[in-house]
Amino acid sequence: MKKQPLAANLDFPRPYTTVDVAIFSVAGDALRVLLVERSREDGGPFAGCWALPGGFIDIERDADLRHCALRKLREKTGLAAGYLEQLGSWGSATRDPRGWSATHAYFALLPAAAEPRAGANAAEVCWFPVIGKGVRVRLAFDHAEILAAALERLRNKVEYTSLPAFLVPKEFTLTELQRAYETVLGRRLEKSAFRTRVLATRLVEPVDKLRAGPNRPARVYRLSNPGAPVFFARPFSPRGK
Amino acid sequence: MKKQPLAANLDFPRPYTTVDVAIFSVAGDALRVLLVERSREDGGPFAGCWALPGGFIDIERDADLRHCALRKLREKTGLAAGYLEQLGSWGSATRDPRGWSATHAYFALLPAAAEPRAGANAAEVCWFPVIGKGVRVRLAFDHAEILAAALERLRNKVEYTSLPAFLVPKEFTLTELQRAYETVLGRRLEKSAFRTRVLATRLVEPVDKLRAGPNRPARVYRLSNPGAPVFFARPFSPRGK
DNA sequence: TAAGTTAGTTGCAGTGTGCCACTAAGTAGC
DNA sequence: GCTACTTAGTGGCACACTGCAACTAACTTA
Repeated sequence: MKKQPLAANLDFPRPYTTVDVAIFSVAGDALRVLLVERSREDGGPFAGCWALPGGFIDIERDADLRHCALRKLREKTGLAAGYLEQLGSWGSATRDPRGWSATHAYFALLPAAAEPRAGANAAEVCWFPVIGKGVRVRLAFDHAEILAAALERLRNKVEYTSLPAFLVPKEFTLTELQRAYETVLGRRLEKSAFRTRVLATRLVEPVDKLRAGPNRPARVYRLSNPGAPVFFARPFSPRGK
Repeated sequence: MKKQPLAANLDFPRPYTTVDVAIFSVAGDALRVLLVERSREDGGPFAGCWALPGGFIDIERDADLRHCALRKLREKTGLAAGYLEQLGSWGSATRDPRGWSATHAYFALLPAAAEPRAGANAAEVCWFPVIGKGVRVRLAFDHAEILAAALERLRNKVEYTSLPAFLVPKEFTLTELQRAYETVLGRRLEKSAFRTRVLATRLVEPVDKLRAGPNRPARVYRLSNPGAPVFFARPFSPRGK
């Protein structure tokens, strides 16, 4: 009988459990991710290394995993998430030198206009531009792998969902929305097909405003149903080509 | 300073950590999921209740989460998984009456021919037909929710991937493969479009055999690249209609 | 008034699906 | 051997949406 005596003894060793959040936003025409610098004083691993915001679950305060992720987000940015999705979990004996650990990873999208780091110890928090499958700095733990997975999921979903709508301000023009798509995807989209798709799905509705500028003003839109992403029938470019 | 002294003291309470696996296969033209009956003797919660196979991570034996899921699969079925994918994680203060717990959920697909429960305590293990978003029995913990999520993910992915190829034997006819798709989806597909799609993506390659029967024999195929699922350019029915 | 820039529309070809009809190849019954 | 039946597999056409490209619209600046 190798079975563990479940109720009789729950004191066998448990993994460390953390929650990490990859927080994205766009600035100019670059996608960027929020990173925190790990303390050099507390004696923890990867001191001074950049990492995804996150940390241990607080059993007293966090009702569930999602609340824990929202708390991490709030602590680092002082903002409510436009969008928060569970990404997956990473757990192994070796990812943390202190012992067997598992992290529950989330990714979040913030609107461009939002000014972050409002509520937190700002010196340790910084936006890094996303280049290819990650950032230029070395990340703590397996966070580079987690970030790469987040980017892959994000870029994949952008092909057939309205996720980039969470990266633009509440009111936006269709061109601005298209730019958000292109920033995430790293490639240009066809204006005509983009507009047809967006307008056909009732994703957005016009606001009675025009965005002035040095040329023809653009109609301003907002989300018809903020909070819920829309799924399109097909990806943008039929993957084959 | 509310910060936890990370390295100084790692002894703050940690959640229980488990791994659960939703194991699917097809029998006849029904989709079914493998469940285990929880012990009535060990004093654990939900005694006698049906549950997804799973349990605590064994820090000594499991190198990482995926290995732990593979171990659960092996212990319950005696079989190697045709396909194993991480589904997500569920964690909260209330899902387990013993305290804060988090589970890492996976889902697995087994080929139809495989005879399960070979290596395990068979009396406690049983296939249940999937009806709608779950099974007819009440499940332990939040496993009904996890199973519903697994079914949603599976049915969603079937629309644009070759996942059902992991539900048929190594060699199969195109009609058999199409039946597997239809069984998971719960609706009929167009023969012509199905064959065009499958043959256009080099998902399968013909074996030099014919499947005899009381009518015209069918050509036998196998996967060109077993192990890796194929992604199609579009879902089967453009979701709008 | 002309040039430049961005907003937004229109038309057309290509691609893959949904639908339906058709042919192909075997068995079973007479 | 012929016919009926069943399943395998193919071909044609309409529809929907994308990709591409050319066009018009509206505003600013020189």
